[in-house]
Amino acid sequence: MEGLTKSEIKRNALVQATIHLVNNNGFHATPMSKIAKMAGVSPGTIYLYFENKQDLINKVYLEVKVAFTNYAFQNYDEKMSVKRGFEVIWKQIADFKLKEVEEARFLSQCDNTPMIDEESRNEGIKHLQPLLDLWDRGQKEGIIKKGSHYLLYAYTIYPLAFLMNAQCKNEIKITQEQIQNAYVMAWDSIKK
Amino acid sequence: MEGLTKSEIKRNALVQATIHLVNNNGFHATPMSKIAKMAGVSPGTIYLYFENKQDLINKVYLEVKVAFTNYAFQNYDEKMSVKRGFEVIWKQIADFKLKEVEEARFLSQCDNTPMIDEESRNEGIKHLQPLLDLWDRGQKEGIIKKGSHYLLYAYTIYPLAFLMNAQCKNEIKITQEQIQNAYVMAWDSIKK
Amino acid sequence: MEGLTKSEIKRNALVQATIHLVNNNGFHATPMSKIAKMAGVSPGTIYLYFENKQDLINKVYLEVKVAFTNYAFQNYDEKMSVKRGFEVIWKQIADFKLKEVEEARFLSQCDNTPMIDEESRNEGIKHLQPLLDLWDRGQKEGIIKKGSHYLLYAYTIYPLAFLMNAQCKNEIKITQEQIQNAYVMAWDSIKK
Amino acid sequence: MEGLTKSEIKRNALVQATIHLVNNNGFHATPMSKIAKMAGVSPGTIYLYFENKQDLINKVYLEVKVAFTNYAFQNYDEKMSVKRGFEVIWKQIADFKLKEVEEARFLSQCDNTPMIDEESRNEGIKHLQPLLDLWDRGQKEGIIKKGSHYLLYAYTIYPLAFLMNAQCKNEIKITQEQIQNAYVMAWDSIKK
DNA sequence: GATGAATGAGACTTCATTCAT
DNA sequence: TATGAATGAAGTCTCATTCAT
Repeated sequence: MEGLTKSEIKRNALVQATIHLVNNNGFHATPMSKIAKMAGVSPGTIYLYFENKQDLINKVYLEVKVAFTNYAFQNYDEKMSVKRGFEVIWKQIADFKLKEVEEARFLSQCDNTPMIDEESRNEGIKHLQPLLDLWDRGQKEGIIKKGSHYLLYAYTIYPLAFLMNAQCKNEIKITQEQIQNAYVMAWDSIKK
Repeated sequence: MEGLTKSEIKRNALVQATIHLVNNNGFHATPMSKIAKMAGVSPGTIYLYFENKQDLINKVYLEVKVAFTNYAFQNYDEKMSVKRGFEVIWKQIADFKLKEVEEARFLSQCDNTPMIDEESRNEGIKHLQPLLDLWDRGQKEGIIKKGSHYLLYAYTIYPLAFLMNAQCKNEIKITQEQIQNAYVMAWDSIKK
Repeated sequence: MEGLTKSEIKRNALVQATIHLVNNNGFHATPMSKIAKMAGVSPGTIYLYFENKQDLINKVYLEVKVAFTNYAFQNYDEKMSVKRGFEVIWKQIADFKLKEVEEARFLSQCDNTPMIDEESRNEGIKHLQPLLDLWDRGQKEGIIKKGSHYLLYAYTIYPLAFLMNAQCKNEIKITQEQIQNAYVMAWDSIKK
Repeated sequence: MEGLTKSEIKRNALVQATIHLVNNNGFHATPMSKIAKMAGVSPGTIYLYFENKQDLINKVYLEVKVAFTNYAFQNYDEKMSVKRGFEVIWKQIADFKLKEVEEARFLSQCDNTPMIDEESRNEGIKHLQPLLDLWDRGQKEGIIKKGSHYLLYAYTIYPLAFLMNAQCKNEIKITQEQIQNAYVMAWDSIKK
């Protein structure tokens, strides 16, 4: 984190403030003035870094998405077996969602509401490609059930969003044991 | 549906307008004036039926939730076997989500954003009780995996929201065959 | 003026306030809030009567333009001789500019700056047609010099704007005698 | 033009940028930042040469006014006859307005809106003195009609602004023949 | 009950000006 | 001299809510 210019520090503060406030209040209930205040800058300063509110949200979304997929695929290798590869990716995604809660909740909200531009959303989807490729391979090998990527995603990755949200609301506490249970459920749902 | 008083007709129109507009624009991007216009009443009239915007949303949420659970449990009987009971409930939920798209999307948006009061949300959760009871029974009988209700919900019901949203965005078309596939995946994920 | 509804009274107040403030400060230095205050309404009320600031200016422009041309041509008859007709119109225009100073200054400012939409400006120009027709007749009869309508306008009507502005700044006081002098100059400049 | 210091070059660039932008957008719709960008300097730099925006406009106005009058009176000699002197000055003014369109439009806008300080405007008026003196002489000699300088100006010089503006908007194309026609009209309007 | 004109707080955004470098 | 990031007051406009009719 060292070596950041003042500009980078300010921009980071704006990004973090946006994530935090949108998580707690939603997009439209988060005024630019509050974002500025939380970031410790003047309202006008936001417009030095972002064109407008929509641009701010889009850019934050894409940056968080990149961080997310970088984390998700960090120790994954295409030469791994399908089962092993899936486990690695799934657990890293779970890890991200439980450790980087703010970022993960932000992505979840973006993906479940009409607050992101069509264009930015499409850009964000591309990043999952390695997982989709893995599933294709698994289906070819007869290890994974037939079905669209959407179906596989809905039953393996998407449930994590629900668990994460529940934990945020202090409705549950997710332990390592539960993670393991969830992983088994994810795998059971798609394995042949 | 006959025999509704004028008041009931107006209130219904307001509820439907709210659902439709919030679905397409989100809570904060839906002005009361637009709701009134779509319902064919004056803005002031809304306040005869609801205290304010938040109250309107909360009430609509609860009413849709009730309609949803009524539909979900309509042909369910506690004397059914766990597997059969689960299938009946799951398929009725899937049916609701694909047939009553507007209502289902509305619930999904409410459950994934901070637009509903804590209190109303808690109220809405209670309605699922028969399904939770069924799961308890299944776990006691050793048919269903151990794990919290949240976990079971995340892997059986929650994925439907994702599929429904994808269909709304015209990303996929959900056929009866895919419903059956999804059901199998849901059951596989929680069965022991 | 009797029989105006409350709405009409309010709208009139807004129009008058706009004219007065734009005259003294210019378009961009006249905030909507000041217009509202001078009209005795809340800022939001303006938007019940006009779409936005540009629409407000355009509409005021067109309305004043209509009042102006109505005044200009009120006692004019196409059967009058060219000389007589010109005198009638010219003097009525001069009369308007000296009596309805606020309106006249407003038109002058609109016609000399880029504050009015192309479209509204074109709409406003049409209203002078009877004068242009008169000039055409005069040229056919060999009474008026050859030359475009622009040239004739520049030397007969446009000078009045200068005199009016000078009077507004208290640089001169325009007497009936001076009006007569000005009329002679106008006629001399275009007569053959 | 050679031998300008860097400072003078920058200041000139600022003046030219101001003229161009104010012509096309008006005073209040021309941000200092745009002026700086067009002049190739930093916004802060403007404040090394001018006190503030109002001062910038005032100074530009006065400088353009001086250039204008220098041009207007360049070949004029007080010993010329009234008719000849008027022709020389008028045609030089017309020449300036058609050749130095940017400068001329800028003066026109300044003279027709409340964007220039009272004081600067008064300063600018003084420069026409030789023309006013010529008119006084013409009236004494009985060649020119009685009437205030304002009246004479309104009917000889002011019309040129209208023709120039119309040409800028591509409504007319001013030929040498039309200039001659306009000159005749100007002279006819004031000659006895 | 019903209306809808009116309100005014507050949202997003711009821009003249400053000041540390 | 020169920069340009930063400021924050002020502008346009929206919209939840009220109240006289």
